[in-house]
Amino acid sequence: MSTLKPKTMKKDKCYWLVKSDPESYSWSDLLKDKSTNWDGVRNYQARNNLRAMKKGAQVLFYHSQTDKAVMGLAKVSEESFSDQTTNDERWLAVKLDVKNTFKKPVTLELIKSNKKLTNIALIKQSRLSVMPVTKDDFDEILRLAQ
DNA sequence: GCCAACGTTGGC
DNA sequence: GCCAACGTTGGC
Repeated sequence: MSTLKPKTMKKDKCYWLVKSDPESYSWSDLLKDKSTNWDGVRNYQARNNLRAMKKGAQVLFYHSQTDKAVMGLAKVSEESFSDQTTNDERWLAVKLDVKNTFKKPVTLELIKSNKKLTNIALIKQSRLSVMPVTKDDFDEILRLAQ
């Protein structure tokens, strides 16, 4: 009996979105730092998503609160490791490298009004801070950013 | 600043 | 294991 699980999971684990309140860590901070540990996540679902992020995966960087817009693109440069900001073994972090700033930030308003993006987790699960994005949704957001 | 939508905690 | 109370996030 062979397993039905495909050997490569390319399509699944390649695209993500992370949220940040720009008051605590902003896109311009990442531009300045070039690279940062994405840590401090204290939610199991978000943690599980961090664990699934593979090196090289593309990550949309979203500003919550004041801006409410996807600001740019980052990339996973180190797969999950234990979160250094706590002694609690449960929590994980990944390393993100800055990739490029969007020509136009893609606002939540625009995403909400886009018929192709009605199922995006950003809208469906508004409180989740690390979430997977489908290839189609990812491509659409990049298109809107042009 | 308010509040809806969650997620967590703790008493039972 | 249920659920009320509480805390947090994030959109408005």
